[in-house]
Amino acid sequence: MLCTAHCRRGGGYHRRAHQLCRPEQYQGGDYFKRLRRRFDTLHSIRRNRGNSPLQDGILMFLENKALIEDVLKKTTGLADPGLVEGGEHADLASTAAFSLAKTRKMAPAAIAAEIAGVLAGVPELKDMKIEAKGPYINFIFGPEYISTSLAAAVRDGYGSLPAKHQRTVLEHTSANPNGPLHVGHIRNSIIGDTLARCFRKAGYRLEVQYYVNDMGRQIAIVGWGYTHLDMPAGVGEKGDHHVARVYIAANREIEKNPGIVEEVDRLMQLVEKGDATTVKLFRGAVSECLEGFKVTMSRLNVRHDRFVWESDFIRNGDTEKVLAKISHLKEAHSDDKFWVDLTGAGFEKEYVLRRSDGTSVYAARDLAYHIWKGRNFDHIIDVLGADHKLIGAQLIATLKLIGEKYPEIVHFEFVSLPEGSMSTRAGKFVSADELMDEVIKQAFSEVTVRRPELDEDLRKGIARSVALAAIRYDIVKISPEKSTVFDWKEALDFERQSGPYIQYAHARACSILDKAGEFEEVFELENENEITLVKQIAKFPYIVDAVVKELRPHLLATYARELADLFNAFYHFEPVLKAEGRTRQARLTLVKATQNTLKEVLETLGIDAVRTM
RNA sequence: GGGCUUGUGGCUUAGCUUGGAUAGAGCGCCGGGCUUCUAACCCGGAUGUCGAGGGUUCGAAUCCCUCCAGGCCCGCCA
Repeated sequence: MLCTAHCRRGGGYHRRAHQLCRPEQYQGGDYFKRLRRRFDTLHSIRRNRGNSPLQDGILMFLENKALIEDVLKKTTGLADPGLVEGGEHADLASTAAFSLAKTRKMAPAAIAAEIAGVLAGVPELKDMKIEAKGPYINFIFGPEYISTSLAAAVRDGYGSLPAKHQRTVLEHTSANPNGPLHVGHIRNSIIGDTLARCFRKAGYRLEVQYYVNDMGRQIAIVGWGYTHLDMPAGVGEKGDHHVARVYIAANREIEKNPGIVEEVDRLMQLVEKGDATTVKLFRGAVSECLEGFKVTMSRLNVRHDRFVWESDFIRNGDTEKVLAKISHLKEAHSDDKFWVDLTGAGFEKEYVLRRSDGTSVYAARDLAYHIWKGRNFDHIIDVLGADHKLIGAQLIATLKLIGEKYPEIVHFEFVSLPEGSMSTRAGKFVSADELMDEVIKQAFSEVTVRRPELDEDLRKGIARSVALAAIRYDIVKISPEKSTVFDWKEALDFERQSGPYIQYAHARACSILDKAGEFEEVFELENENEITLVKQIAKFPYIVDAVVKELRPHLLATYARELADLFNAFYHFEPVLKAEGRTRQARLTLVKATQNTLKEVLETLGIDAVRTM
């Protein structure tokens, strides 16, 4: 088979979703156990905060958690004090009493009561209500927590974590430039872009890169098509769609006449040698496609800082250098081809880096690329399709052998169509552009029904924002290790557990604030709906931290939905504008805090926080 | 065949790395709510052998083993 439509950083033509592949992974499968928290946020928070007092309570949930953990460890002598989410019972809870029951030969409930009694006297915990409920020790945060959280949440940029000095490079999308981005590729883009936004929110210095595969077989096929098929771009046709037409047609020709494969091979050799005409041919086709990608990604609010071209690592000699370095390893073997024996790392297959005809393979250039990244950045993160799990692990193993930095890889599973796998080569895919167009159309008609009084341009603008929200949220809300089947009905649904649902909560809050006019902020809340809401607001920085630590952007999606849910409940039961005195002021403050948090969350999700819809 | 991975109500899905209090949510279904801050909303109801079976544990959707089913990878492609 000539070309299996493997997009390097796969978008997907299969089913199945994603997973997280850490360097420690691969053999064993129990890599989760070995997961290391590389970004020790808490330490850096403390470092950065220095002597300054708890200035704005920005990180109070995180700090309260750490504080309770510390105190519990000292009180119980346990290495793991069993701190868990308190659910409906509390903000946090400890199950330490269970662990102590055997050694102390006491009933868990009695132990819990005893510990709770001790903790109640600890000065640092004076703002918390600490009580034993059966075997559980419950921690319920008090008024000071609520007011400092509320005060923090009304400020600009709420949720940002202290700046860190480490530099991180994050690569995502990197689809082969042989046709438009489709609904599989943009899973990569959206996971990657959301992660990037979270890293920046978490204070990291970040560069986002797109690795351009400009010397693959697919591109050679496109190049062959350019020179042998008379298929100019149509009027107004986007470059990426044009390239796809040529690619599909060229593949049909190859099916009819397999002899063409030799011509394609020749083009690949020429481009590696640096033959000027062929290089120009490839570069032209790739650029045309890339221009189309950029338009699509910009519509999706996805941005790269740098496009790195694969062929540059041939031209600048880096590929040769890494091959030379590897050749000194005892694992290196040179027969007619050049390969590395990775059996020591658990891989049986020969890891081939140079063909017998002397040309390099993809893996060799990828090594050169990663070495370059490792020498310019402290952390490397790649977002790759699940089809790259093996090659990613081999890459990591080899980088370890030569003592270079290796990436953390976020894998995501594939998006398929109801009728089966997507395939650029076969022309079987739903392009991201088509998806955008359809969703915008649907959004426009919804806006028009709901807000007929708004002028058309305004409705169009809202429709674009709503469509973007629907698409990005639909994708990011699913955990990456889950495969999905693309569904038009779901894509066009703007209710509940959707991006527009969250935008709507934000717009409602804006509407109240617009009507309220000036008011004095009051940071005291009393009833349950208010307190539940502010406690959710207070968790935002903690969620940002969790996303970058665990590389799981869908946590933010879940958080956003829960925040909108709680605001809607508050909205429904607690009148704001009609309330009076301090209650009105306090509720307005809470609405402002919610609005501000929703805005920050939406922006971190790459979604427009529209003020009206 | 080997490695990796997924399996939670009719459908979609959270929770699983760090085991704990009656497994959360949306769609769909049934019943309510717009003279009241935007109904892209809210409230109530029905719906679950957490793929199956073992094991560890005071306690398992979560950890371990076996099995079943789907998927991905296993190229001198990228």
